[in-house]
Amino acid sequence: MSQTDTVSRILDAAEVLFAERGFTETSLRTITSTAGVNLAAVNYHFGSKKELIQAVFERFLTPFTGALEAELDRRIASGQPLRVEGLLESLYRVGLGGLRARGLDPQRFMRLLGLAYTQFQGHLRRFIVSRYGESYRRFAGLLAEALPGVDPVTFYWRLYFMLGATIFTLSSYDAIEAILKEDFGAQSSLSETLERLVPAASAMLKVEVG
Amino acid sequence: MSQTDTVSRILDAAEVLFAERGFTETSLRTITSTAGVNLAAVNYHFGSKKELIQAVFERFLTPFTGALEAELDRRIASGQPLRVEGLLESLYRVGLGGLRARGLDPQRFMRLLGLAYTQFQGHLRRFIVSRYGESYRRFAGLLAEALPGVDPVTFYWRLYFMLGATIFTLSSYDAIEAILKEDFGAQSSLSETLERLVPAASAMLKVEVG
DNA sequence: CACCATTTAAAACAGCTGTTTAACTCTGGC
DNA sequence: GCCAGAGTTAAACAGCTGTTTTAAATGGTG
Repeated sequence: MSQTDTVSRILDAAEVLFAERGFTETSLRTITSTAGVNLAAVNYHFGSKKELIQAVFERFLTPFTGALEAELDRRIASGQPLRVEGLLESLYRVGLGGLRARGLDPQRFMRLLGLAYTQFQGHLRRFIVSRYGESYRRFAGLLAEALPGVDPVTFYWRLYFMLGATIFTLSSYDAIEAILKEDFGAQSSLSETLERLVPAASAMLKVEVG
Repeated sequence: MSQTDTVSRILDAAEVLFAERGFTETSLRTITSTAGVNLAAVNYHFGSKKELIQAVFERFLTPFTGALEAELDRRIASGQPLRVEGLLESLYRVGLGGLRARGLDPQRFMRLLGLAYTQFQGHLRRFIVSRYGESYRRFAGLLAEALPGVDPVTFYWRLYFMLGATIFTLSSYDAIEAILKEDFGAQSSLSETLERLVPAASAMLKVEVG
């Protein structure tokens, strides 16, 4: 088994298991046995469990932020003024299609992103901010420009409201979808949900209080 | 030390520690030593760690849902038609003031509620749904009545968007507040944030797509 | 073919986990 | 004043955790 094989087999297994059970609840032994590699391979290739967690996020976030930056470049190059709906569509389309094109599961990505915010892994938050904070700030800045009437503090609170609605909903997508299917018999897809999320989140960002 | 003393000392310590670090990351030894009681007291009084976790939630949720039900009764008895903003205000006012009046910390409540949704404690989700699902359905039903133009499936998705925005934001309230203070020097309070949340969430629930 | 660094393997490490046991202390009722 | 039962205590339990060690195997290069 070549090195890259072992490394990516570990990442594959860790990604699935972390998304299913969380970080603390997933042991290295579970990861290595489902990956079919030796226990010591994790510490050999990644150094520690913490660094494995970071590597899992890196494999998701690097393509994601790369595709997002490219999409933003494209929108700006088009010359048209940036609108809230368009920016959110960009974000979601990249999160959905951009990851899928690279063979990554967008729902798993959302679950992991949700975990990164709510689980108590200080190192992970620091890692993400230092590595991908620049892309985040760029997106937030463009969104703020598209909302000239909203004062900065209100804007940032609403940005967190929007992130909360997105991350929370999508990371529990399977559970919510199952409930709605049982109660209404309504089958829905992830892209349908994002189509509902764009106008809802836009309205939340834009509302004028009087 | 009387029994009630030991029981409530354990609950106090567990509540703080769970909210700070999560369930798996908090050991019974940490809980009992900060509570100043013997390790075996948890298993003696609660049976197991799982049941301790449920007891912590029970102490929060029973007063919360009780106060919410009373508030809804009051609103209905007033005879005025129920509006979205009013219902959200009821929810938040009860979560803030109702808990505080009982000596419970609303921010800790929100952190714990966030954990209940994102941590992988199947028993906890089942416990909460079976115990407090009725109140949840009542509130959701009244909110749906206040939104006659929104079809049921869309309504439920938006309800989850709203819950996500609320739980996510308030459970990370301290962190977000610290960032905004550093960037804008803007001191803000929990009740101010809820005042921002009411119109934002209402707009999200009400928006008409065209 | 032989060399050597890279990679894998099995085993052991110390430390922590939730839970249980058995002995002990205390308190309320007779 | 005593005794049953509730409450507390320290100790031990078995099992799991991330990490390290030591040795064997592998695979590309001279």
